[in-house]
Amino acid sequence: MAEVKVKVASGAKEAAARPRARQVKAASKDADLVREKRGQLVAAAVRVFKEKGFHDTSVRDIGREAGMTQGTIYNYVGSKDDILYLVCDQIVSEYQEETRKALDNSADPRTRVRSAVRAICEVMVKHQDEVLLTYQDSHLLDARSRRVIFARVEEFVGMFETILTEAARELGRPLPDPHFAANAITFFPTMLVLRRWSLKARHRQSELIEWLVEFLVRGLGFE
Amino acid sequence: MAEVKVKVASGAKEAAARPRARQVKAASKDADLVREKRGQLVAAAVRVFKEKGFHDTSVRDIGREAGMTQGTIYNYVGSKDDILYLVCDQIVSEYQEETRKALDNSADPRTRVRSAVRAICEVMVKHQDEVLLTYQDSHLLDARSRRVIFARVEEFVGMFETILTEAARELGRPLPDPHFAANAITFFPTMLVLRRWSLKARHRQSELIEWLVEFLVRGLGFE
Amino acid sequence: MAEVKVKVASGAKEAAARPRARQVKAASKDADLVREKRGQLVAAAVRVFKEKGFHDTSVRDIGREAGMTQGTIYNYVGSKDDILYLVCDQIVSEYQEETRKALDNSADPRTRVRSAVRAICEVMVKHQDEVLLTYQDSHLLDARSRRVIFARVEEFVGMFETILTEAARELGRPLPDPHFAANAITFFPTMLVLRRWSLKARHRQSELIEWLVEFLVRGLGFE
Amino acid sequence: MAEVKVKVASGAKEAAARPRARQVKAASKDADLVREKRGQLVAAAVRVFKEKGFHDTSVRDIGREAGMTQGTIYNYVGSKDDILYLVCDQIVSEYQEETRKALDNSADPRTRVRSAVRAICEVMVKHQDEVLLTYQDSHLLDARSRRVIFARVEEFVGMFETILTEAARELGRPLPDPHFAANAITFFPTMLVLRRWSLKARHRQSELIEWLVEFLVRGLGFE
DNA sequence: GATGAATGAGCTTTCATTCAT
DNA sequence: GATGAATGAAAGCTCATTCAT
Repeated sequence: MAEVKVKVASGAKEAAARPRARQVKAASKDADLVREKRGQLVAAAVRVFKEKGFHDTSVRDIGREAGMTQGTIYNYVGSKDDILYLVCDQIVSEYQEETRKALDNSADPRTRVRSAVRAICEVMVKHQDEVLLTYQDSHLLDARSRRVIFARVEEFVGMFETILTEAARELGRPLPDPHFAANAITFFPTMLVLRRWSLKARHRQSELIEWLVEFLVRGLGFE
Repeated sequence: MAEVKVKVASGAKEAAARPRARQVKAASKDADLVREKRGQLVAAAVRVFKEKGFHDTSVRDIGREAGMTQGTIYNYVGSKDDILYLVCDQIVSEYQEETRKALDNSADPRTRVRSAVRAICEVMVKHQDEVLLTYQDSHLLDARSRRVIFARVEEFVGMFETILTEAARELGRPLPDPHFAANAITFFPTMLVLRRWSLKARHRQSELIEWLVEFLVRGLGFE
Repeated sequence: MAEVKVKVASGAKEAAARPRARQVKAASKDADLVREKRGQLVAAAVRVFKEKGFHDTSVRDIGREAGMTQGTIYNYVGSKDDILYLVCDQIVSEYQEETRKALDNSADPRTRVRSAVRAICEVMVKHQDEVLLTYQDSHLLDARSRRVIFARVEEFVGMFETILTEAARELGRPLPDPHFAANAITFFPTMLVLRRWSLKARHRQSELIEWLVEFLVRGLGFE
Repeated sequence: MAEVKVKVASGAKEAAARPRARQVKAASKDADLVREKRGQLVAAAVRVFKEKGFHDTSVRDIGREAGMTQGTIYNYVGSKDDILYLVCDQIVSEYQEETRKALDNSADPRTRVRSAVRAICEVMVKHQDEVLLTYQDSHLLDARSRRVIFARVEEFVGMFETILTEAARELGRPLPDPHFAANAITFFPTMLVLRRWSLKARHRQSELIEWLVEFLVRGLGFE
């Protein structure tokens, strides 16, 4: 079987520097076609995984949703696990890309931080099902894939570490531990997803986000 | 086959008031025996689930770890899914029970809150594998079971809501949204588990907890 | 899955000395049952392999012939390859055992050799389908299994080497290469099987065997 | 789809007389092209079959080795089984052709027979992998193809029957069964291949062949 | 009540073959 | 004539569950 390894498209320039981006096998050599079909595949997989989870979804299910037979799927992907990897990769990429775009580098450091946190929250809410999916299924990735995905998130955290450090400097309120702080502000908003069964019943989304933003700003000591 | 429904043992008195506590089928009529065997079963299941996850663990695996054969297991439990339910139930119960015990109702409200948050963090760290397990596998529960487990957590959150409201009153700094605040302080510490791949590399556990405590206290505006 | 390795029963005492007799996985712990079921399995497999060959026989086919479902088969065997190994092992064992029993250690060395060759031929003819099967499918064994089977045949050849050497000594006609000679007399009779499409049309079995015996005796220079 | 049946090229004139030479379907109408492409195909297939066997070789594998895509292959051949037939056909043809050429029709009947046997052995050794391939995979042919191949071998045996009969007459030592004898001398040398795992370890090739030649000559009673 | 053999549905994956381009 | 994407049947294997002993 002729095989070709196609690097997974990734939205960031730093991708090149990332450890070893996992390769996914494709039987087809037409890179454009591979990209296209994988796109359909991943989109379909996200839909069914959201509903049934990775393990309770069969390759046939994915195929049905994507309008491909299983045989076809295996032209573009080496295994079911590859699909999960592509799904996680895409979700993380999209989430991060969108967050990046929503950042507001206006002058005031307080405003900058607030807007950054708000951006995270809003993208989180918008993609809540996908985020939930990664929290529920990413541990099913093989060790290598998981490391790649985590490395990607780590980069994302690093970006916020820079933002916070800069703001802290400008405000004259040095952060004792910027890495921890960056983890805090990128992680905390997942509460909107992982606790939505508790929060949804009692709060409106917009309020939640404002509350969260203020909570984090205070937590950082930037108020 | 004579069957009997045995209420799942739960550490709290309020259990009776919980919506509809899920029943788990047992073929055996001896309630004590059922309790004992389920205890062994759950303990064994936790161990193997932590290592391999629910889906990659077979009923045989659980049986081997518990010293029971498959047939025996089905005397005390109706299905593999039941075991997952019992496991989640026990983990949540133990976690909550232990946290409750660690609360310090000393006079000073600030100290009280700090100690409460620290208690959560410490139990979280102590049971990190079990907590991770619930975050990874609880979505595999059927809707009913999930609701029961969530209701249990909601109770727990409610307890902290009370603590926070009381402290806020004493401090004269009213919380705009105690339910949200209670979710915040009970959820945030999960970062120690769900981001441990990022945090472990760079921070010592004790520092992390102190940082977290102060972050939350500031976030609450109790500082 | 609880597993037990059961040594494949082998007819010869020397088995213990054989390199590393291949182990075959069994999920069942009851050694007697394993033996019994494997017996049925192998018998059924021989029948279908003879007809369709290893590759064109599915595990389901074997199961149907053996009166077991595939699930059951995998209680007694680790893989389809294991079945092939067991089949080859049994065929070789039976063939050799039967040949051994047919040996006539009478006084006259010429008669002894003749009877040995005749024994080989007769058992060969009796088990021609099975012998054919090993010649057609044994190359599908994994390297390890093949080595074990070959080692078994080598032993068999060795036995004849001894017989021939002894006879040669008694006759005062030393064999230049007893190992080669032993290979010759154990291999040549396979012609009855591997060329049966040519021989059957024109010759009667009994004549063939006599011809073969005399051919070999002359070839050895024992005439 | 226009189809044309192309007779398989065969090296011997007698081919026309052979029962019913199997036809192999070709989508292409250009007989020369078909011959050429099939040549490439067969050569490639022999190489991969030798290594992995028929069943473990996919049509893609053959195509890759032959520098053709799957689609192209099916322009020149009707099925994967056809390829096996062509492969067996070619191997047998080449083997026989080469042996024929090596025959030495010198005057002395003993020398003639010796040289004939030696020729068989030498070609056998030279083509051992191909010969092994036919012994391992020819049973995968459909009945018709197998019959055709066997008929071809029967012709070959017939040729040696003539040689032996003639020699026997000249020597004044009539052979009781020339057909059997011809089978014996054409089959016995396969020992060099089918027992090579036993012989290679202990003997040098040239010695083996000499031993074999003498063994057969004695067996025939021509010594 | 305990056992573990039996079941069979269901899984992922491969691959010979077809056919639109 | 060449391509290779698509197909879908069929394979080996696993495992939750049942039930006779």
